[in-house]
Amino acid sequence: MKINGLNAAQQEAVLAVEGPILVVAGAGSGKTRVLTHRIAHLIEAYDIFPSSIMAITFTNKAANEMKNRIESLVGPVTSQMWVGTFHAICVRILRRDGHHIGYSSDFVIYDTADQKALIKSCFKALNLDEKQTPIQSFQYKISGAKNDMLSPEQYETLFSKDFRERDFIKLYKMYQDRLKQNQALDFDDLLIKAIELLKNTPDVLKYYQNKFRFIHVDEYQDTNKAQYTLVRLLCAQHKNIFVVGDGDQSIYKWRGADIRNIQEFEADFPGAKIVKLEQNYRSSKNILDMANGVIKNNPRRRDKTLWTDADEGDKIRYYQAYDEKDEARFVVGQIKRLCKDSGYKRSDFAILYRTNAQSRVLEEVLNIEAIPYKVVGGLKFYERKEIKDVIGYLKLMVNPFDDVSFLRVINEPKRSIGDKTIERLNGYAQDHALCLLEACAHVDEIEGIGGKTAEAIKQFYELIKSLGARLDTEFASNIFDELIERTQIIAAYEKERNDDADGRIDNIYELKTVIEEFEKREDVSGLRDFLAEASLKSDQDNISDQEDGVLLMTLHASKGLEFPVVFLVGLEENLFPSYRAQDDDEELEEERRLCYVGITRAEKVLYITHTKNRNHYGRFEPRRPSIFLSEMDQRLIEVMGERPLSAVLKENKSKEHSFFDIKTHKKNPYMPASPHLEKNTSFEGKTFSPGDKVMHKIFGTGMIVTVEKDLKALTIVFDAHGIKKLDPAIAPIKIIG
DNA sequence: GATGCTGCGCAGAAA
DNA sequence: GCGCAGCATC
Repeated sequence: MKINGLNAAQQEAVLAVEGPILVVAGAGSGKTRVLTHRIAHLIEAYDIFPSSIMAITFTNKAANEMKNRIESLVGPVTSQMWVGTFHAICVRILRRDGHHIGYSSDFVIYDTADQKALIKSCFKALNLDEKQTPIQSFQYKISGAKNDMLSPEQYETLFSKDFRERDFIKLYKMYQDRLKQNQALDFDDLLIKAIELLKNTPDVLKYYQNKFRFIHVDEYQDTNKAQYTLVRLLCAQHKNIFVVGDGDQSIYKWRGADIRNIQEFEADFPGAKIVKLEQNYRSSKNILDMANGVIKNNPRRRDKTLWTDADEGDKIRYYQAYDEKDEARFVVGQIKRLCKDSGYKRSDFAILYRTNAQSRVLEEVLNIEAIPYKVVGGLKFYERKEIKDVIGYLKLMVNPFDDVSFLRVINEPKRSIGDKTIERLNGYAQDHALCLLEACAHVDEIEGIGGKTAEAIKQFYELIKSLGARLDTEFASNIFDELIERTQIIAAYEKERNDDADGRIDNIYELKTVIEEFEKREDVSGLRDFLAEASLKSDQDNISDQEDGVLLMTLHASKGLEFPVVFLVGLEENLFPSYRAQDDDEELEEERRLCYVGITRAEKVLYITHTKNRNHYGRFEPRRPSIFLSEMDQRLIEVMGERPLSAVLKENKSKEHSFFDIKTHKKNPYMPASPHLEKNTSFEGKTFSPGDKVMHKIFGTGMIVTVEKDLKALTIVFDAHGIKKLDPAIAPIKIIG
């Protein structure tokens, strides 16, 4: 293997073999190259067994890429290596050894939808009101607690004094009990239970600690407490831990990522070696300068400046659109022009946005112009109803304890089994400590279920049992065929006779193809593995190199990818940065890192756009340019369309009290440094802030859009009377929320 | 028990 | 502008 294709810093990282190593790798600095060469070097120069190497990546796609690149360096050695995401690696550990903590190897994985269904059933049992506490808020809380590694019991000890937490504590407990009963694990559990297993069974811990002499972690800046704990446990014996990350690209704080993991690496792992990769091989100089200019506005960061040998390249192209339609037309127009004039392929383009909802208009225009595209994320294949239904059947066959899947499919397609029947089944199951499927075997003993309904239940039970019994001996695709035949699930859609149903039928056939493909692979076995893989698919995993289409995705989904031409759209206040960053410096810094990630995805051409107006909740609203635009170096920008960015920014400033200026980032000497803070203004104990809903005696309901200095006037948009400017001292208004 | 309609709440990012 | 929950109706 050749080391000499690498620069000095890269070589230093690759050649450091033993002990803890942190590679601070800026965007596009060749970290995958370093990781793959390092692993190849271990195998080739030190005769390390591939089976003692683990590499944890952020997506399955990255894992596969890494395997391929290692094999192209040293041949087919990766089948014995453990390369995968945190979740996939935990599944592997739990399948093998989960029985030590009470999980059979047939456990199923609950995705967010399954999780929601389970929480819902707990809500019912606990008599909680969905309207008072939305299920989703508890869903986030459970995930948050698990990311911080708090069990229901630990959570209770910490918060039992707070009466507002009482419902949640009860719910969290019940949720966790039911997961166990169902032999199911949610995403966060995969980590938590793997850690629990290692901590509670010394022999198992020793086995893995012994086995893995070299452990690698990619995107280390985005690890959370649980992931960090797992890594520490695994590498405790050999202490050969090699992590790669970039604090400036930490964008997952909201799902528990703890940036301190990378900041305190040296303290956590004494004797750590640090290597910085600062040469960028991806982007033109202008793009890199633009990125550096934005990220340097973050006060707390390891100082690091990416540089490049590359040419300046094109200027950053800037366009202010009238509204989101205009923005989309501009983007698509540029794509068409570049394809025609500059020889770009459609797959050279990526359109990046802050929120998934922004994809709709872009898709509409791409459709009109007949340009093929692919949206990454959004409604995923495995989240579609018909797919979840079929998968639900398969899950139930593998694991009869899975009540969530049972409830999902018992009346799908319609078997005339409604709420009443389910309630009775459930009552019987609870009384006799059975799972719902087993309760079906006793349907004759259950009062109130008889005739046609009882018959349907018996048939359902027989179906699951008989197919389930053949899982280990027959091809999954055969079982799949029989399932479709006996449930008549496709036949039911055929009866509907509409496009929607036709699409669903296609999807079910597509699922069959996927299963058949899966069966051909050698590195996996059986339906269990298939189901786990299906649950753990990430958005990025679905990006195919084959298709020639424009890619649309969120900035988050774009992490780790690169494209010749990038469009960064919707650079507007309260969209990007998100409105949630308004009063929160840390959030704003994370948004800025997200902006940095977006800019550094571009290799040759970068476009930035924003709109003057945008439809939001179906309402046409004025927009203000993003603070990030004002942080960009104007000399790097080329204006497309008529108005220069400097004029747009200046204009925005001068209209301080206008309708177009709901909130300004102006520095106020009486407030902390954040330009994002704006204090409410108060009047005789009343406070008024933009965004407040008000009730006026004559004009009815409306919303405050601006509050003038010293509360001289309020601009309010009334639902029925339009815009009014009123004096809060005399106007008959009150805040209604 | 199935089906179709209406209105509310909403959209911050995800394995 | 969309999807889901709840309700009315068959």
